[in-house]
Amino acid sequence: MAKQYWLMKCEPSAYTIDDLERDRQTCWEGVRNYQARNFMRDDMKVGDRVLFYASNADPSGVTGIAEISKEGYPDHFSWKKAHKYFDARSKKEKPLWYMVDIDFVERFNATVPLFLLKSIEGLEQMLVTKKGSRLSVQPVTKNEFEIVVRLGRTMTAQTT
DNA sequence: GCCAACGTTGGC
DNA sequence: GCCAACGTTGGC
Repeated sequence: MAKQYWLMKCEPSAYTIDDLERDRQTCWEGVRNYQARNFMRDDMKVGDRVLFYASNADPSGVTGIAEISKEGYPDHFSWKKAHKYFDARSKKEKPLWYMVDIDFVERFNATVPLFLLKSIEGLEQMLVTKKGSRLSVQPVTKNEFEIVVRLGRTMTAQTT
C-alpha cells in the first residue's frame, strides 16, 4: 500500500515534539475515541508519516514530523487500575483501546500555526482547519502533508 | 477562563 | 431508537 499521511494532536502539557526529539520514539497511549482508535488499529502502517500537532497551545499548530514505527497494538494502560487511562471495559482477551508507536523525524524551527493553515490554498479540506473538528487522529492527503511540511521548513523562530 | 461543538451515556 | 444531559475537546 502507498504511504499514508496522518495528523496527531497532543497538548503540550502532555507531550511535545521536543520530548519526541529527545526520546526518539514514543507510544501514543490514551486515545479514547473510536474513530481515532480505528485509524490506529486498522489503517496506520509502519512508515506512514505524521504531522505532529500541538493543541491547546500558544499558538496551536503543527510542530514537526513523526513516523509510524509500530502498528496498532493494545493500549495496555487501559488495563492498569488507578492509571488515568484505565478502562474497566477493556480486557486483555478483548482489548478496547489501541495505540501505535511513533519515531521522531523532524522538528520545525517554529510552529506552523492553525491560523496560517486556514489561510493556505489547498488545505481547505484538511480536517484540522475545519470548525469543530475534534478528532485527535486524522488522515491527511499527501498533498496536504507536503504543503504543511514545506511551510514548516520555512518557519523561523521570528515568524511567530 | 469561556464556551461552542462534539461524542457518549442512559432513561424512557 | 430517540434525545436530553453530561463530559470533553480545543480554539480563542
